[in-house]
Amino acid sequence: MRRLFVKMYGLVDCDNCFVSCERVFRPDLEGHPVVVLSNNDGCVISRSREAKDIGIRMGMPYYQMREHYRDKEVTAFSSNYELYGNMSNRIMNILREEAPIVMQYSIDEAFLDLNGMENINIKEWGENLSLKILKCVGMPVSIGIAKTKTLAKIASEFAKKYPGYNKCCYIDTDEKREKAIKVFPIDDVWGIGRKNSVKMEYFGIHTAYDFTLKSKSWVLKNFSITGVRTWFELKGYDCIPLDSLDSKRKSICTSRSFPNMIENFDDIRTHISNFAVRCAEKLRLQHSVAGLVTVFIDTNHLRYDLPQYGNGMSITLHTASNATQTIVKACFSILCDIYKEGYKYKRGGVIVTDICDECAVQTDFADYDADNHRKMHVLTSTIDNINRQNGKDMVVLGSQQYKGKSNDGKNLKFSNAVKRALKSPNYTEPYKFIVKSK
DNA sequence: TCTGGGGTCCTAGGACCC
DNA sequence: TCTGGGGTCCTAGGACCC
Repeated sequence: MRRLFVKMYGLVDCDNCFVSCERVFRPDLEGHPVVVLSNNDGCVISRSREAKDIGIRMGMPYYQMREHYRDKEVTAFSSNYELYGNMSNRIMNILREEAPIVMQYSIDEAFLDLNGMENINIKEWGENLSLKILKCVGMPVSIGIAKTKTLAKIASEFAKKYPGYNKCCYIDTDEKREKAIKVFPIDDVWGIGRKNSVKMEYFGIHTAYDFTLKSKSWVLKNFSITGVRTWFELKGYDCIPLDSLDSKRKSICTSRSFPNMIENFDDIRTHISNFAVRCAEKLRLQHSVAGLVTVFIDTNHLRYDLPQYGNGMSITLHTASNATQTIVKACFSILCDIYKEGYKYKRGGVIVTDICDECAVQTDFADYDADNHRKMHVLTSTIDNINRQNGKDMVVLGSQQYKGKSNDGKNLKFSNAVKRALKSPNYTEPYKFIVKSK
């Protein structure tokens, strides 16, 4: 009998990713409520099962959580992105060994295209994959496998929620699909956010199945083309191509809240300089250049008692670039235009857009100076190499230096410009030997 | 006192052109 | 000069994701 092959997608999702990363090196915290905080220890961005169970909400401000759960002994960590990035890379490497095509979707999720695996027992394969990741990296992952990415997402939620699935839920028949979407709340479906959930409620749609009962034209009218895509996917028709999730960034943004409010122009300039340097690095990493540079600054919108001001402006570069100096210079020029004295600034950022491949740069004849361009290229790649080999920020621009003092009177490095009071050690970093010459 | 950061896509509306 | 209509491009804002 000829078997009709149906393409399957897998979704591998780390369970409480950041908390699980921390617990790999702190097994004593297993079974206890643990949270990881955003930059500047602002709010909760990852929670262990136990933390969710006692009611700690995602995005809850840390100071409120501390106050509210004083008697619960919750362990909190500042975010340690070096550690999480490293753990994520290890997991992605295992996935690439095991699956034909891997598409990393975020730091803690990846889609797999399982084309060509139709002759093996997929459910068993998924269970073994989850076990391998747990054994090799220490990260618990839940795997969902189905005909579309939206259904694979739903399957992974089942794998996460019900131990009976043994960490892998496989929706391989239409009966299973229907059974799954009949109990799956519409607001938990990938692509249905808060606003659309309210609309769904209004229309009396409670489960993913309820939604699939509506007509295509009705969905188009009320939820636009993105709603129609989700509707198709829930019915089992694959319509979100995998490569649509894997392209070079079309915009790159580096922005932060400052640990304190800042009035001084020079201090803001230091932060903006650092953001600009990061943006240029991210551009070079994906071999792109940007044609448009935007800078924005804002006061603290939660401080109603203080005067508010926010502004952002853009500059088109004569020649699209990824050179640190070019982007920093453009940012300074914008900052001079948007900065106003007399306000306490809390947040700022740099965005680069109009991104294209670095080998396809459109040069502006009036401006283009080949020799200068070449020198700039040599300088930035030399700095990149030094920083890659000797550690991040080994060589920096003068304008990146944060001119502050720490409590013990030492000069602060600019990297201290984000508060991470509860950060764990960088466990996965190789130990550095420092050789001192006499 | 303390409230994250980094992306994508879609739509509506305005400007402009023919 | 007047008026109408259709197409395209750009931008801001909104919705979504992790």
